[in-house]
This record gives sequence, structure tokens and C-alpha cells, in this order.
Amino acid sequence: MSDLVALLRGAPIFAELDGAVLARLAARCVPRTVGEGFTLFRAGDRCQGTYFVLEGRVRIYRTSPDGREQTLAVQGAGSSVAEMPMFDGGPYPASGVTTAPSRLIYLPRAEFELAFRTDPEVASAVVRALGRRMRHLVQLVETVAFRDVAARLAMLLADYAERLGTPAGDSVALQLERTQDELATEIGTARESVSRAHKQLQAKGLLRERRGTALLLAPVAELREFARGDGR
Amino acid sequence: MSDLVALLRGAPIFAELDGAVLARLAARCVPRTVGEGFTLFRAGDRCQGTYFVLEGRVRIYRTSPDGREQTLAVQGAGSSVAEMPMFDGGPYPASGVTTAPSRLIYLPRAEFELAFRTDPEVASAVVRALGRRMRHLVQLVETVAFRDVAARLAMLLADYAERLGTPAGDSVALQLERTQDELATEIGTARESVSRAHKQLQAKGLLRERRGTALLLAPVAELREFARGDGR
DNA sequence: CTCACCATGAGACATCCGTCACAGCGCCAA
DNA sequence: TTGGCGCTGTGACGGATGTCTCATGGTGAG
Repeated sequence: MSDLVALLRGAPIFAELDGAVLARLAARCVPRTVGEGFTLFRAGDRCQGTYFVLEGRVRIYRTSPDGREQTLAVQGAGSSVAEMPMFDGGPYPASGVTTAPSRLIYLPRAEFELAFRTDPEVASAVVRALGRRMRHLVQLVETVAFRDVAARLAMLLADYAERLGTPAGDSVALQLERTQDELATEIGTARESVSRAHKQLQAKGLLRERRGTALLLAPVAELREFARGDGR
Repeated sequence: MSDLVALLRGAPIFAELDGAVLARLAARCVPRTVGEGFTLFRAGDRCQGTYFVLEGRVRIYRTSPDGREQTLAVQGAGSSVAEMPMFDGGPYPASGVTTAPSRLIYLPRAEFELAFRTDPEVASAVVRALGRRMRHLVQLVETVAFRDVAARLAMLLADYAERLGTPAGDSVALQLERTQDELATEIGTARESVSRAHKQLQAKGLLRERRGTALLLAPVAELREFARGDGR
């Protein structure tokens, strides 16, 4: 049980929470270990609770009537998932699925709300998380509405490079464990277009080398500048 | 001064706030009356405070490098605007401009945060508002990513009809005070495309009559079904 | 080894839609 | 009345991109 408290404390939102409150939460929440490809919730489901990702990866996405998918976010360890709809009682606006074997903590809605109401730290952490997510969505809207595929890909790679890349000379090395298909859903396009965009970025010297999932990229600033200038 | 308290109470977020708290807020906030086309804040600005719309209309939008605009939201009386970025200290992700003569209340960041922290009602109202906004953004992403222009327009009109329309026989009458240009920025397309989409909707019997800004629409359910089925 | 499977690259093609150009119309002021 | 201006409708055109199809290459199981 104190085991669970330690787990909870691992999530940024709960990091500095009072021990007693944490214990109470721990009593109510459910640890889950699931494999890759496990659907946590679907768009339209009534919102029952929130997940915290301790390990693994969760992809949040929308599906179109004809089966295409648009990824809205990919959350890794330390993030909460689906905390939003708890507060207006509505259904989930998107679906969530693990894209890697994952350890999660499930916190039922009532408990989360209680924590939110009683602890201002929790409340403000939640709002900060929502803010970040919102910012990301606004970015995504702009990207999908304005930029061509090459620019969107450059921006996506820049984001990854910033989070996961390591400098290598005047380039950035990135171990990107994504298929072109996955990248395609993240930028709202088709797999083939990602392939073509790859070629474009290589021609511009922004993508310098590819060997399997290992990429050698131009500095993040260059990628972003290209993305801002919208293709060309 | 008690005048201002009454104004604040007019905003849903503050409706059921304790009188004393409200008075304290009122002492710190600034009523503003501005004309049409007044820019309240720009994307990238440091976030200073939040606005409440008492009267008029505020459009939230992003601008692309080549000048195109994508409207993210249009807020009318009773809504708050720009409450989001207050909480993670970052810059505004979008710009805000009045699209009608408006009466606003400006609440500096510090005051708002205090109210958020001391009053759980405020906190939960803020989170509900963020949730709604988030939901709307997710919807917008899907729409821009998946649907063609006709479907997007149908969805937009359905939204307006739901909020502002009045039944008229087996149709819905809607007084829509928007130019095609404005509609175009709301669904992320060009004015000409809106004109063509109008014609498509008329051909399908979804848009039954247009006289100036007065529209006669098919029932909302039909519009939504068309939009869901993605054009055609 | 070989076959099946999957990720990727590439070409052909149709379609959507952004852009440019221009015409018609209503409205308002001079 | 006339001219200007803003909003709308329409046609032409080209570029971006989704889809279909197939080839290539790597990997793992039998």
C-alpha cells in the first residue's frame, strides 16, 4: 500500500501532496498493467476516471467516419490522461490506447474530484496540465489548418528532437521509435505523404541521415524555421 | 462600485460567489468599453489578465505567416476569454479581437489566481470552462483534419442554429450576422470556398433559403448527419 | 533456405481547394 | 444620379495530397 503511495508521488501532479491525502487517494486508486494496444477508453464513453502513466505510452486520437485517425497527443511516463472531461461530466472527446506495454494508475472520478476540491495544489496542478494541453491543441489546429505536410513533419520532428534527441556535432541524433504510419496519424496525413515529406526534408538538408528508426537531424532551430516558413 | 459587483455577478463564473469575495474582486477589476475591431491581446503576448464579456463579441484566432487566419472560438456575452494561460505563466497562444462593440471586464492575473485558490466554486467553474473549450478545440481539429469544406460549413451552421436558431415549420430560421469571410476563417478555408459550399448545401436542401444574413436551414439533426457523413 | 509479412519508396491519377480575375449587386454619400 | 465600396457568385487554373498499385528490402518463423 505504501508502495502505491510511492507510485502516486511519482506523478508530477501529486509530487508534493500531503502524505495523508496521498494515502487516502492510494486507498481508492487501482494500479493496472496492460500490454501494447490496449484501449483505455473510447470517444463518446462516459467519463469514469483518470489515468496516470507511470511507464509506457498512451496515444489519444480521434477517428473519422472513414477510418482515418488523427492523433491529438502522445503521453509518456509522468503524464495524466483523460483528466479533462471529469469536470464537465461529458463524454470523452477522443479515444486512448497504449502504444507500448504500460503501467498505469486508474483514479475514479469521485476521488479525483475530491482531491481537486480539497487540495489547492492539486487544483492548480490540474489547471496547469490543462493549460499545457490546450496550448498543444491550439498549436495542432494551426498546424493542420495552415501548414503543408513537409512543414508539419518538420515541426513534429523538432518536438521529438527537443525532448529525446542528443547533440551530435552540428546535428541532432534521434532514436525515433515510430513507423511512418504512426507519424502520419500524428500530423493528420497519409503514410505515403510522410514518405514524400521525408524526401523533401532530406533534399533540404534538414534530415541528414536515416538508418532504421535512427535519425540525424538538423538543429531544432533550423527545423522550426523551415516549419514556420511553411514548406518551400 | 456595487454597480461593478452587479456586473461581475452577471458572469456565470461569478454568479454564486460570496458577496465579500465579489466586492474584493470588484475593487481590482477594470470595466472597459471598446468598439468593434479592438485587439485585446496578441498571440505571444505575456499573459496579464482575463476578460469577461458582458456584451458584444470576441473572436480568438491564430494568424499564419502568410496572413491567413483560423478562428479558434467566438465568445459572446457571459463568457470569459483568455483565462487559460494564466495558470502556466506562458504567453497567449492566440490573439483576441472584438467583432462588435463590447463591454468587458478586465481582471488582473493576480486577482484571478487568488479567487481561484480561495474559492473552490471559482476553481471548478474555471475548470469547467476550460473543459468546454478543450472539447471545442478537439472538435475543431477533427473537423479541419477530416472533413471537406461543405461538411465543415454544415457543422458550423448546425452549431449556430442550435444556439441562436428558432424553429420555423420543419426548418430552422437563423439570423446569422457573419460575412462569408468570417465564416471562412471559422472553418479554416477561403471565402470563395464558403460561397461554393453554400451552393452545395442548397442543392442538398440543407440550406433552404438565404436573404441577406437570414437563413432558413434544415433541422440540426440533418445538418449534423450530413457533416458526419463527410460531404458527398 | 524460403516464404510470409511488414515497412518503405515510388508512380499514376483524381480531387479538393486556394488563388486570381472579374462581374453583379446593394448601399451610402456626395 | 453617380461613383465607390464591400459582399457575393463564378470560372479558370494549378498545386497539394489522398488513394491505388506495385516494387524493394529486411526480418522472423517454419
